[in-house]
Amino acid sequence: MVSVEEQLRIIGRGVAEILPEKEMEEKLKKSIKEGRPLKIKAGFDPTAPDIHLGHTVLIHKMRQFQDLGHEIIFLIGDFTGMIGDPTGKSQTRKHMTKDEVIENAKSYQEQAFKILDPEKTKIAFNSEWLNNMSLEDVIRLAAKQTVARMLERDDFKKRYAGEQPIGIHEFLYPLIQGYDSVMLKADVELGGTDQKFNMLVGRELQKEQGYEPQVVLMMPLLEGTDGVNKMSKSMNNYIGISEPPSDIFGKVMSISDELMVRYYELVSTKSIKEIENLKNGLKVGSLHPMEAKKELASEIVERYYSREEALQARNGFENVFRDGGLPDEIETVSLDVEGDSVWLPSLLSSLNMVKSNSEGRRLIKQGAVTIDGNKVMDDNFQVKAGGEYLIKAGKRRFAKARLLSS
RNA sequence: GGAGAGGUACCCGAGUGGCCAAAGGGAGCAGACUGUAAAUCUGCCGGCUCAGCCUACGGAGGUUCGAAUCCUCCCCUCUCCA
Repeated sequence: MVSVEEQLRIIGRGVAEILPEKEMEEKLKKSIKEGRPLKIKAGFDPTAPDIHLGHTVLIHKMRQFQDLGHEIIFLIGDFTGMIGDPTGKSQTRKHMTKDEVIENAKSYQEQAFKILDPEKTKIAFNSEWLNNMSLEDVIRLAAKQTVARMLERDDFKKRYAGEQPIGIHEFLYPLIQGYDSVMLKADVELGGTDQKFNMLVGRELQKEQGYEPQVVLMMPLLEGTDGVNKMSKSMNNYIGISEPPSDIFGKVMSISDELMVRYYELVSTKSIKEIENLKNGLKVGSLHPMEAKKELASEIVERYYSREEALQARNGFENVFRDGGLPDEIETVSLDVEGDSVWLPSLLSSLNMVKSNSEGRRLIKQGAVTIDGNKVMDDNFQVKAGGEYLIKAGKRRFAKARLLSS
């Protein structure tokens, strides 16, 4: 068994906070002494069928616990998902049906198992115990917390101060999440820093039930590709792990250098030592940041696809952006043309390269559009039918169009 | 139930009868510079074959030559009182 010190080092990688840190150490000691693995709980709301890199931060941490021989519990908040947690400022999410939740949960697991060992992962659904709660049970649970205490939670406090609505059911979420910990007898709960309050409620509820309270381990929220906001679909700064390899690769390449180091820490399987070396190399200049980034991008693509596709993505990237070439696979679209030519902005929309003719017009005026390598600046340009053209709009939009006159 | 404050474009947020397709910021897009990094600079940033027209300031009506701005009703949020 790995020593407590070593375990702490591995567990501590990239974490934002462990509360209380001492208890973590004690639990590890006890676990070694008694030869009993710790129960590590991490909950997932199956509302997001498209998992992005941000979601995987936790999963990587779970993997590290798993490798140390602990028991990880992948808790699927199917019950919670059906009700819809309106955390933050997002409007009330629409309620999902049981089938949708199960469907989402399945795809979630599938993705998670690209990181976790399925054999050693316990999956739990919170509907198992939450479905059977009576209103009386719920009220009793609710009685364990006060409104004032709830308002201590940062986002509630902010919304309250900012005159934003807070639904009463939102107060129930921390309680429910805490109740999950009670039911699972969790030793450790993993979550993002935004889960701090909820996870601490878990501690309180466990204590109340006479259980040893869980240690709360918080992972930082991964910043999105913009480097500022947390990765989320709504901010459109995410890297979805089921996106095409070339997209994943490209998006990783577009992150800032500082962010790259963070990504290495949080979503790479490289060891702490390897990352140290890498940082050092960057510092003394023996390693070009771009190289390091390509390496990271490759690792990520390889994890969700294959080594081969990672290589392909890398080659494709280098070809297009370093050598100014064209992507290998540009789909050729055949279009019927009325008359003997098409208006270029309209062609761009037909090819889905722009959202509207107006946008096409703008791009042209800005000198972003080329046809067969020739820049077109005239927004009234007509493209003749009967030929095949390579059209480029901006740096990353390519299309081949075959225009058939009808 | 009563009193008050609000609802403006993807987000934040100005605008209180015409000069408003609506300031400013952020995001986004394009161009320059690069390593598709960051930073910076410039332009664009509702739609429409575009010096013009159409649609838009919570919703529906109304006043007016003219409304995001004024009036009526409705919907939604917040605060205080009960």
